[in-house]
Amino acid sequence: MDVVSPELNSLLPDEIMDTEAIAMEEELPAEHLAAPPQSEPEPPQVPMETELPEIVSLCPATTSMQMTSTDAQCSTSSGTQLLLAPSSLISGTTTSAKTTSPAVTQNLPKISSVTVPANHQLIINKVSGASAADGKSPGTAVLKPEGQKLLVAGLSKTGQPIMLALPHTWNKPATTQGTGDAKAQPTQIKMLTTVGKPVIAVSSASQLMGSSSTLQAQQLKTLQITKKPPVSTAGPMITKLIITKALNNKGLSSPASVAPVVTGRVVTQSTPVTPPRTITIGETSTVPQNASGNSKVAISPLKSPSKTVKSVQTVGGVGTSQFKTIIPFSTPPNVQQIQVPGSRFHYVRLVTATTGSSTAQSSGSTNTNPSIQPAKPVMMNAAVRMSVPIVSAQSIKQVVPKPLTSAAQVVTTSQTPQRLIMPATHLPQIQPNLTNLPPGTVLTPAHGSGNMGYAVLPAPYVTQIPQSAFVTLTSSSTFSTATPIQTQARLSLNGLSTSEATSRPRKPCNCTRSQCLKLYCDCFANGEFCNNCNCVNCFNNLDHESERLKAIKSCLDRNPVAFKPKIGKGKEGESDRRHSKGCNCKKSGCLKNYCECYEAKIMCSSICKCMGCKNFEESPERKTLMHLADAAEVRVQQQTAAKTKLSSQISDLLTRTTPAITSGGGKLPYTFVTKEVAEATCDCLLEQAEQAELTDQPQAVAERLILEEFGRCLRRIISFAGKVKTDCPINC
DNA sequence: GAGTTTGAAACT
DNA sequence: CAGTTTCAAACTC
Repeated sequence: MDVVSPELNSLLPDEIMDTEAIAMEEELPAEHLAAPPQSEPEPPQVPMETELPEIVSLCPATTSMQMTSTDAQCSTSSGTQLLLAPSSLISGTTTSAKTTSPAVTQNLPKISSVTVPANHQLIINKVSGASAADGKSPGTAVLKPEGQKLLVAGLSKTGQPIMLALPHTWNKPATTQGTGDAKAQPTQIKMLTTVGKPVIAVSSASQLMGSSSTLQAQQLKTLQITKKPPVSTAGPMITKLIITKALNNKGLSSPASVAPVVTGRVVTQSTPVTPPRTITIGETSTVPQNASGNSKVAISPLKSPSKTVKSVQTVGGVGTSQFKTIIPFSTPPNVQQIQVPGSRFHYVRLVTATTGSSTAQSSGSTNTNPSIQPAKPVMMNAAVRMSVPIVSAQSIKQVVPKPLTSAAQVVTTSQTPQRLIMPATHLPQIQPNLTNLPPGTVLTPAHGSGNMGYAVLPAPYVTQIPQSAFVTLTSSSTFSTATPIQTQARLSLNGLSTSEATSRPRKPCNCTRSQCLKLYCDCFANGEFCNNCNCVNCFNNLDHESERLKAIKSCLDRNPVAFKPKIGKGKEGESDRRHSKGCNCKKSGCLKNYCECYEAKIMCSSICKCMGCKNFEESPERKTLMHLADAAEVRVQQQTAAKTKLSSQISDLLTRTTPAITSGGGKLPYTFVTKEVAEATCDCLLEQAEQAELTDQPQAVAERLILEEFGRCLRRIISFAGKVKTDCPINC
């Protein structure tokens, strides 16, 4: 029986706790709850898993990131494939491996793949090593102390639980492993388990931080939860879940600065009926040591029956997840766009496909296959994990630069979209705040910008670049909420919807003193370059990329969420949008556009510090304004529709009547004034009249407006007539 | 279009 | 954190 110590319980995210609670209720005797707490960094001793028949070790540490694709894949008979990336950097303590089974030995055979047949038996194929020495039966593997980072729970054919255990040294503050300077070994594990059909998504990210990095090693702990599912014909159904959780020693409150770490949301299901699910495990771990990069992990949302899956969430260091979309471009070949769900930010990174010297150094890990040089790897952010959610595999295949597909970076399953681990490179200066970069950010090598390394470009500039694939980064906040549909929608729109990109011209700014590098500047605040603005001494452009980057960093230093939308969802369960900070109005009554709440067409909330606020639900002033605004909007729409109708009818008329109506070599303008045109014209005139009336215009003014509108209509008709004469000299 | 008002951002 | 200054947009005339 497994035990989860109270201390570990306290460290688990709520999702896990929920599951755990279930397990406790059903499985765990009270005495197990009294497991002796362990102090950090040593993880608590998890009681021996006496029922553990199989312990599987995946991805020996020595495999390193350059493991071959064979090494990196685990597959199921149903087509599910697991990409198991090696972890050469992870060190730490995992009690499960150490204490739960004698199978954990110091000499683990090299395992090349894990096969999970439909009956969920987990078979470990050993490709090397002295399997006989471990005394384990075929399909059983022992753990290798270093580098193992994956814990998987499942059931063997006999119904016995299968475990993939972490090495006991896993995630100990990285100071002892071969890499030497590894400081953080973020690992992410997703586990989705149903009785009899374990579904597991695991990803891990090991990172080699540069010497300047201060990221703290992530503490990982392992939990084993045993849950007995309802009795089935398959025999005792016991699913053991090993939950690994990272204890972020530092910076939990700072999502952007925290290396991604583990979490897992364990899902249990009472009925063993789910169809085969896909499992994707990916990792990139090779970051040149000199590059101070972090590894990246690709995680894709599990594709599973929606009704049965509570959720599988990967949580960043702060307990939140966030999707980002990285869009690699075919030309230039290494452009990636990142999008954060829920925001209009579009992070785009130009990545140099460094397969050369910079990546040759593999962080001190035992890189045994120098011939394989994945496009490397870009370290986005410790808190960023990438995946390719919903884009079809085909599309990805078409666009992903070849280097990306090498060296165990792409995981494909028969039922789920491909997961892609994108190359990453470090972002030395702004990396900690990558997730908060301004919208439309393009990171591109910054010439002469010293160690800044990248320029930040607005997305609109990048949209011109042919792009082909999408990769979603999981960062730190809304993993579970970034639904595939949402993601797909974004992706289909290239991170920036076409209509949005083309029909949302930003109002030109008029900055004079801020150089457009302050948040005063709307362009800058929205992560866009100034374009056709009226600003003076503007630095918000490519010519001043280094300054711009510094300014961004400065803003982020002051406010880590400076570039995040101010208007977001309210508390959980609240559907209304609300200002993240609240306004501070004093004189406007929050009924002027000075008020950010009013401007965003939302009501002030309790977090606002405004005085004399009239921007609340029952406010008569607000209702009046809203009514007028709505009326105005309707008028505008009607007017626009009328004009469109007029134009289209004129065009249609020309098309239909041009050959027939001629007069001395050309049509007379009045011949275009058909019934339809007359009606459309009247619509325009009526709209004008209504508008004048609603704005309390004097009659004279109203008449003038109507006449002017009439004049415009006539001019339009005449214009079309003239055009027909010019364009159709033969027919007319 | 110039001048004023306003409140967020920036600064102290 | 509070008070002040700076800034650019919103607004008024």
